[in-house]
Amino acid sequence: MLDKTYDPSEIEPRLYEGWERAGAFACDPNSNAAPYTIMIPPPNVTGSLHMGHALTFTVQDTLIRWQRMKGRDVLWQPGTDHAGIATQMVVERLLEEQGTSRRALGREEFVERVWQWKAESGGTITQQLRRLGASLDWPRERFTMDDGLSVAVRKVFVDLYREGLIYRDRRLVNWDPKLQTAISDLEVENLEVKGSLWHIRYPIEGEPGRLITVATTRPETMLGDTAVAVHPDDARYRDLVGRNAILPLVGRRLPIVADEYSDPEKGTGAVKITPAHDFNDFIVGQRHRLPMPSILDRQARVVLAEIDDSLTMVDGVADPAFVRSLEGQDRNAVRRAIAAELERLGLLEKTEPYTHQVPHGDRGGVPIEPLLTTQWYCNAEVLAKPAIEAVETGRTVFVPKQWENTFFAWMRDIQPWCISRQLWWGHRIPAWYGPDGRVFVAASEDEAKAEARAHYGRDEALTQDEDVLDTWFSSGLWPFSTLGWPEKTKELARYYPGDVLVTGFDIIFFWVARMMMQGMHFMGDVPFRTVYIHGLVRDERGQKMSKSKGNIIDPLELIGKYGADALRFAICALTGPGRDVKLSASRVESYRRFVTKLWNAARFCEMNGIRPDDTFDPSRATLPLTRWILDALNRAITEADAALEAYRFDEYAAACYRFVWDTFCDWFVEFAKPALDNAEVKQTAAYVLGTVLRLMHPAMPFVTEELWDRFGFGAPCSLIRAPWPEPVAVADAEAARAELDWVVRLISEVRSVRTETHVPPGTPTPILLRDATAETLERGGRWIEAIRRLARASEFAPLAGEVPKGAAQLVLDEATVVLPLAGIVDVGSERTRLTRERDKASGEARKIAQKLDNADFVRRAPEEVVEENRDRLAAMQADIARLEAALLRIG
RNA sequence: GGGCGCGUAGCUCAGCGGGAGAGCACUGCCUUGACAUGGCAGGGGCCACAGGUUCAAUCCCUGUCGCGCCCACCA
Repeated sequence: MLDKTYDPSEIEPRLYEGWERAGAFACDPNSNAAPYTIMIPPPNVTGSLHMGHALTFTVQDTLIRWQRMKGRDVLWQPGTDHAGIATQMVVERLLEEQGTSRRALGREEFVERVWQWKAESGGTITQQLRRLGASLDWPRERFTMDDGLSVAVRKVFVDLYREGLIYRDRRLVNWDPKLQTAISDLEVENLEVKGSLWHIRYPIEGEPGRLITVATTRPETMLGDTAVAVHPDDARYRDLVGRNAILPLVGRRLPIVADEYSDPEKGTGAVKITPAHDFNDFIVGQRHRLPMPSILDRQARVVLAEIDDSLTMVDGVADPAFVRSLEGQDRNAVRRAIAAELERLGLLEKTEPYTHQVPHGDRGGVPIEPLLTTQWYCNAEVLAKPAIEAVETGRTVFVPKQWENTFFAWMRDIQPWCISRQLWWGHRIPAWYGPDGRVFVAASEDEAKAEARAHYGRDEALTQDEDVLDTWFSSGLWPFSTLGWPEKTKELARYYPGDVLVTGFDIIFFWVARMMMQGMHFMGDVPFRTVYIHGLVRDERGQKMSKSKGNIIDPLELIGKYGADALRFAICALTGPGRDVKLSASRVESYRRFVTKLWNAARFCEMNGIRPDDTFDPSRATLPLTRWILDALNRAITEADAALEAYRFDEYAAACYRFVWDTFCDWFVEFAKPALDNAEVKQTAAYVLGTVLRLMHPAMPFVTEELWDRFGFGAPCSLIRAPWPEPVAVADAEAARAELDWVVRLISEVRSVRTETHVPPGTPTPILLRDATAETLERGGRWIEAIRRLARASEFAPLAGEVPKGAAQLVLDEATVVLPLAGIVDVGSERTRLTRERDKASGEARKIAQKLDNADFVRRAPEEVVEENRDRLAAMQADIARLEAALLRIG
């Protein structure tokens, strides 16, 4: 006997273990079935399950379970990402607590510690994914720094280097002074900052008293100024072009150059040029062959080494001693000191409050500093071309399609990808340097040595590049590196390309684009045929979830409270195309009620001896009731399958919900109650239950499997691989639908009238039909038990004689249903009700009549639309006439 | 500055050329043997605004307003 309530906390872990132990999640490379592959977006090894994960993995697991039931040989490839910066930060924080540090340990020891940490704590998220019910093929779990994957990374690096697509370059990078590494453009986040705009006066050389004022938000970088730029057409400054300004504090001579970069509308129209500390200034500097002194070090502290020799004393303007006092100070302190000094010298014209966007590192959270460094770059422009083409030609499609534009926009204007990072945790760059600085790029140190020997003619000591690769460089290989590439494995041949990639739009650039580029380049084919992009999870007010806002909902908490099924179903139900998912605990709670409803429907079946029966053939059902429910089930199956096919998880959920709750529980079970002695009804109920369990399994794997097992629809833990439901042939479905539709309408209408005329709920009343056809009366006779129970009828019969005084009346098709309730029914309410019904119908009829009176409508609208309106008008008018008659009778 | 998305019931959203829908919330009634995590019934909407196309517009087009996001810029 099923318990009265369903308790997921005990059942879910047990079932998951059962599946996993049975190998139910495993793909079968030797299978004859068509493969279906989804590559998990590998979560950071530091991660713990958040709502975004819950969304993306619920969607993936739903697809995977659906396809598995459809008989495909599914591979859902699990794994985690080494997440260079994130992981290094976590372990560094840990070391700090232990009173030591990365630098104190040294590189080798530190990396060893990270591996240790990974062994101990890196499995958190994979355990949490199990609680969500994710049916990943765990024995195939990979980590982006596994040996095999590292081989792939090195091969890719070496190949691209040899093709000239990876190279070293000295240029400005986004430097994170907190993490002390370069980061890519994508890892930069613009934040609004309330700062100041300083207007600084630069004296003109050889013209005492004349000044040119520049406006800047970063006075501290002026130490590195090497020019002042004005627009060539700017009349205010035309005579100054070609002359020099004197850089305050430093005393350096700055050429005043004409450059279109300068915008006369902005600031003062004259802009200071600091090529080593600003991306635009860097370009201007290149154009005018300006020196590019760096005045900030890797921690954004002032260093004077590159400007020392240009420090000059200029009375009242420049003071090398002051500048030297800034050495080693942080950029923020220097900003204040410089502003104060300029103020003192009378060179600060004004300071305005100024709100502007400042680029910050998205990990470290501090403003990034453009720094001139040598880094490794990947020529993404070349790699992007085949990837763009693959999407243009539809070899990979995005769902929803509009995301293709986002993809194109970025890919068509892609910048060189800085792939080196100044970290210790990650794939170390396979490049070694000889004593003369010559670089040898090779898959291993031995190979590099061999190359060096060939080059130098003898053994030379080589030193490996200190940097590691951007994490996304290795995750970009995920779709094939996990399958054994560069080995030609059976899995690689079978499961590449994948069928669908599921992810959020926020990583289209980071990851999807890189997989497309690297997949096209190294596999010669797209990594996946479909990219399904889901929205972001937000709180119920539509706010992004964040720690600082304190609006984070923890999926594990929800699973603990409501069960994984409820959470998963809520996610499906809320996941519309191109929409963010606004989730609240109350939504999950309401779907927990749905789980309970299903559970109790099953409990009803169990209590009434409804059991699986393999001998039952639904296509041979004979009763209107069984044909009706089987037909409705057919439609639910068709809708659900089409919805999943179209990635409409919301529609899939809705189709399940409506069928189970509205059709099966609210009507079928009620109709079946008086007919439980009928074998066909019971067999049908069992069949429908079993089918519903299969239909809902992808979204609600646990409760469905539990019921499947308990009822013995199959062996324990077998629903996961049970066949996906298909519609069955139902004879005379149309007639069954018409009949049950009539019964439902009769019962609903009678209930409605009873409530509105204040008939006490417990009081049975006769249901008498006026003007009913013989067919209608027979039909009612067939359903007399249901009508008795559900419409509280004491009898169902044709009306003999006139409608009695004080009766309630309602119009149902050709018949007028009379409830003779003299003394019980509230006549006043009944008159009001009938009048309202009549007026509603008249209003509707008037609108239709107007339409039909319009000659243009009749002439130009499609015939069937005109016909439909004529029919509706006729039906409406008949109803009105019957309602009028009923009103007359009531007096 | 460029682009994308969204404004439909109190809330969250579906619908998308011919009769305004769902869930939750709300109101009233009902502890009937599956389920009160339930049942039955009910109220609630110039489908953001203004034009246009059309026989017909919540739906298509244009514009306006509002909200959100992405990219670029960021003196």
